[in-house]
Parts: sequence; structure tokens; C-alpha cells
Amino acid sequence: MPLTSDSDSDTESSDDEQAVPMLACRRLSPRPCINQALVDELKPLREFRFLQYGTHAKESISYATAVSCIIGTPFKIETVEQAAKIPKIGEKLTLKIQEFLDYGFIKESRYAKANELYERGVRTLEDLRRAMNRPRIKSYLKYYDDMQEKYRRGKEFSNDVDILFTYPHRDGEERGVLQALVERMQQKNLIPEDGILTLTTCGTDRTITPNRSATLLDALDKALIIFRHPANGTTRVRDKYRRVDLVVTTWREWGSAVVGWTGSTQFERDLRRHAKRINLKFDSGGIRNRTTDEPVEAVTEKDVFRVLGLDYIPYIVDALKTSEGASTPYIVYRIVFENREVRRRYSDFVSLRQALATLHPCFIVPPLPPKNSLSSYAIAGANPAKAKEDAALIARRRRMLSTFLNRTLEHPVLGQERVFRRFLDPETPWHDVLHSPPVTLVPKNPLKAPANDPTNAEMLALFASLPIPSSSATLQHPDQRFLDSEVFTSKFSSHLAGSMEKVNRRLMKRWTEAAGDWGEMGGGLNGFALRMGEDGSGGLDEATEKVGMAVDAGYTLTNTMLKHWEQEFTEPLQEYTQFSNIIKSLLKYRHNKHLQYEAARELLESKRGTLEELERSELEAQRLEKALERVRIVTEDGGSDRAVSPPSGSSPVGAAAESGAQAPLPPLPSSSGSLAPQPAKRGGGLVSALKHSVKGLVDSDPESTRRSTISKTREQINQLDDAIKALTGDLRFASVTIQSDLDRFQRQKVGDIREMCLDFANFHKEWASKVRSVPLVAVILPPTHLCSQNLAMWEETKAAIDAIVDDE
DNA sequence: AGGCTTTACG
DNA sequence: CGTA
DNA sequence: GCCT
Repeated sequence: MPLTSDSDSDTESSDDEQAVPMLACRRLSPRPCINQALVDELKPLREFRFLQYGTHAKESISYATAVSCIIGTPFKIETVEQAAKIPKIGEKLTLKIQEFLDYGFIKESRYAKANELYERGVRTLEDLRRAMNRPRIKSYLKYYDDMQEKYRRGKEFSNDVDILFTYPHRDGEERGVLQALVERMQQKNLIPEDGILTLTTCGTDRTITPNRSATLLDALDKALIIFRHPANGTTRVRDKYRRVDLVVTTWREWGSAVVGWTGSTQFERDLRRHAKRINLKFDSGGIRNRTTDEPVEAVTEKDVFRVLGLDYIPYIVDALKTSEGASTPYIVYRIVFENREVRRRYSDFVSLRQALATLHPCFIVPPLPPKNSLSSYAIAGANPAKAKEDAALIARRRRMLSTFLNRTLEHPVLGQERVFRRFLDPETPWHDVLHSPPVTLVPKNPLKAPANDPTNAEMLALFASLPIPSSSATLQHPDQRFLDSEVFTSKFSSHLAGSMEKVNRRLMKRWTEAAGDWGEMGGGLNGFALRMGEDGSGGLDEATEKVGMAVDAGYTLTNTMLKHWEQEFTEPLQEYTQFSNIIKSLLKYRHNKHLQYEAARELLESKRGTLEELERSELEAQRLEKALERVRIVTEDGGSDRAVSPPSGSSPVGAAAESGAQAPLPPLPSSSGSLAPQPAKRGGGLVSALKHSVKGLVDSDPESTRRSTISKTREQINQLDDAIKALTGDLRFASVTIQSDLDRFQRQKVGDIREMCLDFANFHKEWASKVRSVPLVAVILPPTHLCSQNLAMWEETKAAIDAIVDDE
């Protein structure tokens, strides 16, 4: 990564000013363009250079890039100083912009002829050609006035629509399709007679002559047509026409083709330039390594950006201070996603993350930047030092929020989650999402909801009966795989939080000190030079001043590197520390779920025990009942020899067999149980009284209470049984899902760390070479083997300088 | 001083 | 050279 | 014309 602002799509900013990235592929173009008036004034300059020198001339390119940079400038250019900081704005363009700022126009763009054409609405090369009435484009111009539609990249007007066709995973299927499509469209009168501007079907022959694969890769079938949108008599009173490019690609090259066909000219140039810098070659047919010519896999548009190491959407453009609808100012974050802009507060991010985590308890929801106190921000205006600190904090938070959104978007499930998409939707008030389903359906305690679908009402009812395990409980049958994960995560986390962070803090400290030394030394030298200049120490003052300036350069470079290091290493490190905590809680959740499962099983057992006990008492009561019955029979009916002997086993089966039923006695709910007291009622006073007194000995509860307890317990057992069945499946789901998300995270981590190391190596190399080029001054390279050596040189130099100052 | 996007088709 |  |  270069040290220039170009590496830094994301440099610090808070309110109005932000570094503009050098390359268009790292920029957003805010719509509407904030500096439209200036752009309109510069565009004629560019167009006339195109005409004068050709589009490839250096003079033309410089204006094209400069205009593109201004289009991509997210703040209003109000001073030349601001303008001069924008890349590609040099000496000459600064003067032009100065002119614009002073007078509201640029003389050159108002040259007589230009002025005339411009006033007539001729603002592009195309317009000029039209004015020149070239026959080649006559058929196109015939429909020009009817072509006005809002499309692409948020521009208000666009002349053409690009449509790309492909067959998923079916290379070869796409051959011949375009020809057929165009013919069909002609038949249906969707293309006017002279509406086919060009039609190339080279791809049709691709497999027939596959001799030059490298060149044929780019040979896509193309149809450049005028599309007729017929009037239907109601919504459209007359036909509308639109320039449409139909492009057919193979599945493999689709991503590259989309990127290649939907960017502005400058975007495409800079994308290819960027690719070249990292030794890749990019064209609409794919990405290849420049050295080996090996193709680099990139099937989707997103893949293309990933391979090229560029940010893909969404993007937090800015952090703004506002006091809209509130008494005290607060920060809102401007998010651009799919060409639309939405503003959310930090607290919205917090509730979003919370919602995602509860709706998807088995996924690693990416972390948010920690809550730092920004309370002083409101009054920061009064304290410039504090304001600067806060601005840095806000910038960092913005970067990390951006990372959060990107990571969430990349997640295969969370990225498609509706709540998340609504967060990115400018039409949706976030408050509404938080106070409507599914967010409102999820219970507070995650263990009361199924992991699979925490908003499923039926399952929620079932899960409500499940016990919540105590935090001190231990698993009886732990899952070995997760035990390992738990140990690993714990180690990983303590490693990150402990050693890595400590080392990083030490490095940061050393560098900060070094930067401070550079600054101090530069200031000292410059002051020294001034004083020497006063007493005219012939030439020495100049030399000293140069050294001072060089030291200042070193100071600046070191500070730049510090900033870079913080962004590229400290912040990811912090993020990964948070990740490990999230994983810890995820594993804890699974652990608790497992505990819950065991607790539920235990509860079921104990309920069954209770039921058995209750049933035993019930049977006992029945046995007594029976006994009493016999007493009654004997006493009142004059004794019957057939009287059954007292039920010896007191088994319900025995009782059932007696009454003729074959099956084991069904549960004894009140209906069958109520048969027992019936004879007693017939029995009348004495027996009844006796029965009651006996009963009182056996069971102090009234029988109805016991019976309702039995039926209640049965119900509970049934419900618990169902719940456990559901929980078993859910636990399996949770285990599998968590495991697979851990695997996904592992892959992400490896990729990230590799990228960080690569970036660090590149960056460090570049930094070192730059600092080394500073004349006469020793170099400090803290984290390498060169460190101590150079540090010693630095000490020497400093001592020497100190000595000079003392002598004076 | 040298680079500045890319490459085929009509 | 002009088209993408 | 601007940047490395």
C-alpha cells in the first residue's frame, strides 16, 4: 500500500473534509454531485482537450482524472487550499479552480465558440458530434429526444442501459442466444427497423475456433440496439426509446463482465491500473496473473473486488454531527448501499446487532466497535485538542462500523436477513423494525426459544415448559468436539487479549515516541537555522534548515505509518478480540442448551417419579376403597363367598383384568377413577364416614386435588416429552450450525491474517524506502532486525545535534 | 523521465 | 477511427 | 497535466 491518500479510502474526517482517494475504484461518487457547478465548468475544458489532442493524450487524461476526482469529492470545495489537496489537482487546475471560486466561471471554458456551443446545450463530445450532424449516428439521433430515463449509478439521466445475460454454471449454453433474442425482439417490434446499431456474435464461434483463448476471452456477444418501449395508450401516450446494450457472457466471466460493463470510464481505467500495481491483469473477461498468466478465480462481482483487494459495498461514507430533532448534537453515520443512502446512529447499530444475535443465536454476528464515551463531543468545539481526539475516535468508530456492515453482508445467512436489509433501507424507520415482528417475537431468554427458528409460535409455547439450567451446573455427557472448541477459543482469546495486544501496545508506544522525537528534532533544527540566519553564519543556516525539513518529513512519514498501523493492525486485533468473546458466548449458549437438555431430561424423570408416586397413592386409595367396599358388601349384603379376595398385588393390572379389560390398565384419569366412589354413595352414612376417616389416614389431600395433580403432571410430562423431542433436534441443529459458522469464521480469519501480513510487509517496505531517502538523517525501523542498529544511529545523530546547539 | 486501461470488432 |  |  502506498503512503499516499490513495491507500486510504477511509481517512479520518468528521465534519466537512475528507481525503479523496486517488483511484476512482476506491471512491464513491455522491449523488447529486456536491460540486456540480465546478464540474460543469471543468467539463468543457476536458471535452475540448479530447477534441484537440484525442482522448488518450496526456492533457486529456489529466483533465478526465481531475474531473472524476472532483465528482468523487464528498465535500463542498470552498477554498483553493481544499482543492489543492484533492489528487490530480495540481498547479494548473488549482488556478482554474481559483478562477471558478473567484468569478463563478472559468475563462477558457467561455471561449467564443465553446461558449456558443455550451449555451446551445452542447456539453459533451457526443453533443458536439450531433451538432456536426455526422451521418454515422443519424439513426441514433432520430430517437435521441425520446431517450430519457433515470438509470445507473443514481445519475438522473442516462443514455443507455446495459443488460448482461449468462447461464449459471452452463458454459456453452449461451452461444447463439443473442442472435435469437434480437430476432425475437425485432419480430415483436421492440426494435425499430434501423434500431440495430451493431450486432457481433463472435461468441457463437468460440468453441469452433478455440485457438487463441486469451484474446477470445474478451470477445463477448454484443448487440447495441435502440429499444422501443411501446405506448400502451394509458400510462404512455407515445413510444419511448432507449439505448440498450445486450451482452452475453459465459458464467465464469460474468462477474468480471459486470464490473467491466457498469463502471464509468475512469472507474475502469483506475481498476485496471490498480490491478496492474498488484501484478494482475483485469479485463471484462477475467483476472489473470501478469507473470504466470494464470487465471484468478472470480465468478461474482464481489469476487472481483475481493481478489483485487478493494472494498465492496456497503460503505460508511461519513460520520456527521447533527442536532436534528434533538437539543444536543449527536453523530449520525451515512451509509451508502446499493446506490442509496441511509443514516443511522450508533445506538441503531447496537440494537441491530442485538436483534441479529437473538434472531440467529447460532451465528457469529460480527462485533461492533466498543462504546467509547463521546459525551464531550458536544462541547468539543470549545476545546480544540479534545475535538481532534474525538474526531479520531469517531473516524475509527466509522471504520469499524463499516467493517461490521461488510462482514455481516458477507455472511451467507445474516447478509440476506430481512432485519439487516431493512437497516440498510432508507425508507424504513429503524424504530419500526425494532417494534415489530420478528424482533418483538423473540423471548428475552434465548433458552426459551428454539435456535432454529426463535419466532415460531408453536415451538415457543413448547419451549416455555423447558427448565433453565443453573449457571453452576455441569454437563454429564459433554460433546468432545465443543470441549475442544471451548478450550481453543479460550486460548485464542487470552492470547489476543494478552500477549498480542501487549506487544502491539509496546510497538505503538515506541513508534509514537519516535515520531515525537522526529518532531522535536525538526522543530529544534528549524529554530536553530533561523537563529543562524540572523547572525549570518554563511550557508550553514541553509543546510541546517534542510536537515530540519528532512526531519520534519520523517516525522510526517512516521505519523502516517502510525496511523496506517493503527488502522490495519490495531483495529483488526481489537476486532478479533471481540470476535473471540462473541464465539465464547456462542459456545456458552450451546453449552447452556446442552445443559438445558440434560436438565429437562432430569426434570422429566423426576416428574415421572412424582407421577408414579401419585399413582401409587391413588392405587392405594383405590385398594382401600375396594377393601371398604368388601366390608360394605359383607356387612350389608349378607356376605358373598364370591367376594373377591383383597387385591394382593394391588396391581392395577389385576384390577383391570378383574373388570374384563385385556390391556394393561390405562392411566387413571378422573373418569375411570370416579367409578370407585360410586358404590360408596349408594352405601350411605356409616360406610361413607368410615371410608372418609380411613382415607384421611392414607392421604391427607382431598382426592380431587390429588387427581387433578395427577392429570396436571401427566400433561406436563407429555408436554415436556414433546419439548425434549424438539429440543433434541434443536440442540443438534445448534451444534451443526455453530460448528459450520465456526468453520466459516476460521476461513475468514486465515484470509484476514494473511492479508494483514501482506499489507504490513508491503507497507513497511515502502515506508522504510521513503524514510531512507530522507537525506542525512538516520532511519528508525522499530519492528525489524534493523531496529537497534538504526536506533543507535539516531541516538548518535541526536547527540551530535545537541552538541552543536550547546556550542552555540 | 516515463506512465497514464484495455482490446476486439466494424 | 469509432464503438463498447 | 499530474504523479512517482
